[in-house]
Amino acid sequence: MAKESIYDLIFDIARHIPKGRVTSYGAIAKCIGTGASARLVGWAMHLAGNYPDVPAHRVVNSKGLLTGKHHFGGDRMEKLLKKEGIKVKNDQVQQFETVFWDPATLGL
DNA sequence: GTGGTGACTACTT
DNA sequence: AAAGTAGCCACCA
Repeated sequence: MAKESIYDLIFDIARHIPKGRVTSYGAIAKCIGTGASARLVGWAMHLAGNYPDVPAHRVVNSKGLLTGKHHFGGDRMEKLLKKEGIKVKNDQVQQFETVFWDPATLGL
């Protein structure tokens, strides 16, 4: 049985992000219940490095900006997003509202 | 047990 | 409108 820490929840949500879609830290934060601590989500993504199943590259900030791409290893995040079919320009997701995926879609 | 940090968000000036 | 500050929670040393 998993401890189901808040990170596990975040990872679980991130893992359920459909291909070609992205989500924001605040959306996940709210979904897990923290709501006010979007920072934890960002931190969780840091730990996500240990979780290859967690597409942290699909998680961006509220503006659709690839804030964490620097931690991914340069343009790796942008490249991955483009590979997924997401248009990224200047570290910003194009059609962000179109590719935006809400964790509530899971059927919360 | 305490202190510092972190890939954010929202409000205020 | 833009810029700055404050708030928040959990992990690591």
